[in-house]
Amino acid sequence: MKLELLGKVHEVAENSSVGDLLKNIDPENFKKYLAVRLEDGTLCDLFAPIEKSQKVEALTFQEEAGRKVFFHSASHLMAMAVKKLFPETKLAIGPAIENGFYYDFDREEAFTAEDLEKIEKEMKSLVGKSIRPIRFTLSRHEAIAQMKQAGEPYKVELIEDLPEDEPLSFYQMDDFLDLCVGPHLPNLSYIKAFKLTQLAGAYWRGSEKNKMLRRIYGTAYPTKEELAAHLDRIEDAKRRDHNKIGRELEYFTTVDYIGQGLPILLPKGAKVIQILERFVEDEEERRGYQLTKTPFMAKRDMYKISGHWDHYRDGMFIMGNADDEEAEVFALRPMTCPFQFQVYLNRTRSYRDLPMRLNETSKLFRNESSGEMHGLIRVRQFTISEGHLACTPEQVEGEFRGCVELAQYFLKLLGLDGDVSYRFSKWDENNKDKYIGNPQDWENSQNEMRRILDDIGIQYTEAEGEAAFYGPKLDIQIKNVHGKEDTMITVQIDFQLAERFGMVYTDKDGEKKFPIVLHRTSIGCYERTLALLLEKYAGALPTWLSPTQVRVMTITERSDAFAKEVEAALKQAGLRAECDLRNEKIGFKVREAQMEKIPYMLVIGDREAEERTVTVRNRKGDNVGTMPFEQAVALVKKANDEKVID
RNA sequence: GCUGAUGUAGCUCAGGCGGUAGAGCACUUCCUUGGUAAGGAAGAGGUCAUGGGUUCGAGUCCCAUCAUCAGCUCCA
Repeated sequence: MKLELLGKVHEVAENSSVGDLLKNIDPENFKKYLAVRLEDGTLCDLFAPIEKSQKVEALTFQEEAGRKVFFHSASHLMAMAVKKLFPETKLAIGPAIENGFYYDFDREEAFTAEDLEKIEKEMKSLVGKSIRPIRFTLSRHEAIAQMKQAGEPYKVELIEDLPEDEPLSFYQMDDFLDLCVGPHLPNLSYIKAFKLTQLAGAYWRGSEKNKMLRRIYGTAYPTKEELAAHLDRIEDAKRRDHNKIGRELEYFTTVDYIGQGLPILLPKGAKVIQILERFVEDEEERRGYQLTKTPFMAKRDMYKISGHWDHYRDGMFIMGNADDEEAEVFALRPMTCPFQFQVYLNRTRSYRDLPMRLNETSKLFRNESSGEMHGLIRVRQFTISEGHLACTPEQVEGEFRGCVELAQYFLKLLGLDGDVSYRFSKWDENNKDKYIGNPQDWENSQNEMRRILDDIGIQYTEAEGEAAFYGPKLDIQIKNVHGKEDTMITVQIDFQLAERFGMVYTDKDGEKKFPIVLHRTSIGCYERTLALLLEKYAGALPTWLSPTQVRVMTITERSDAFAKEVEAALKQAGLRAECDLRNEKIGFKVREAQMEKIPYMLVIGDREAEERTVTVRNRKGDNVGTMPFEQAVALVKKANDEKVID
């Protein structure tokens, strides 16, 4: 039998393993190899016998697949420790995730921080035992019997849901047995460094209808240094958390008696959002959008037409008794669509009116469940650049493309274009109640959208069950510092609501037709976008977005008058400037401005005041130079006008 | 909504086993200093998240509520 490995073909005995081969050809690096990828892409243990000649790949911690094996074994190691310390615990599942692993357990009592320490200690002692995971397979029947005997109801449930004919693989690690497809490390002693990072609850099989299990998250590395570096990276990310720096730098705050998800935007946060809103409205006007201003609420009658009453009621704030059919009941708007449609409906429309592009800087209200709020990223009242485009079928592709281009234009300006991914969000065929319209319409609109996406040529992933209730979406996704992904921008194709609202146009042929409606945001929700910007720039927003762009500071009172003059010149140029005339040491003033992430500092002493110059420093602390003050004003003005990412 | 943690001055945190609140930084005033981070003096700041309960007495113990954080679920 021949195995091709590391670029060479080796003659080996029948059924020998890659591990055996590596021991011969690369003995000094042998311990680096964790598992094997076969020619057909399947993974197996390092010492699994290979059945036929083929090209194989030995996976190390450097490859994602190798890391996953490492994390997965670490997860089992943790489960072993838990079972040793708390034998009554029932096992659910324990997969590898992006930067570590978790295992879900069912146990009456919650684990405590002290328990985690105990578990880590037990894991250490297990690592010392040099346990070699042993794989074997059982028939479905035997497997169920085995797991029933072991008292593992979740495992039994898992097996019952697996295909009938598949033999089930198990791993024996010391006295610990687990149902598992593998592969696993050749030896648990490879797991030299690990840390249990957090405790959490998680629903069995991800459904809130099921029991909540106890989840323990952890991470593991081959060396202590790599683990320490990883933990440092996490700490670093947390320092960028908008929820921390946004409060520290006074962009926003919350008040317990106002309520969850209702942040107060402080002057700095409000300023950034104002800059963005004005900019977006102006840019959209240039691109043929018409601004609307529509009500924040409507009677229930409207939501019945739009479908919100039946499909989105839980997400709305309702005023009045919703159960009383006679009463006048209002609800705050969770979306702008039905309101903006009224603009279209204001008079008869012809194909000549299309495409009609409407935009609105819109306040929306959504009654999110209490545990879902997060800083400025997930709130109950937010402001979104929302727009609706009514167009003919021929215009859909061009208009859709225009929406995507506009979104990409804003992303690039914000410097976030490299941080997003695209998701094609489809409906869930098995959960039709969540949506309006018939399957054929959904099929058509999804195919149309996929065709356009492929035409535009953007890379995207597909996601079932993520569509809006009225149509499929292109979602532009972004991750926060904790690695949690959220939708930033969305463009949707809607073949349904026009008909519901009786929106028609007279076509060239004199026929009445329903327009296709695109729902879109261009920059997303301003609060969320601000949060992402704060995280992206660790609070040091690009000059054009900084609430304060320049601070003029003096060394002695003798230069105060000139400083005020410079400040006035900056303001005259349309820049956001302020003076720091306090009687403080200049080093202290500079440092304070740096901590506030102010982009430019203009320092003025006797010499500068006499020469009518300023010494310019940027927020990194670099001395940009001493120059006539007009030149300094022009310098900042340039950074502002060119919207440079600095 | 669920699981868990947390809540003391603007911020970061101390406050054994219940006896009416403390530090550093920040803030205010004055003095001093004056070119790259905090020199001196004085002062002001707290219904200890809120509401109940136990107790002669609660920041401390118990219960409930609210908020904040992480995760799950859900979503822009």
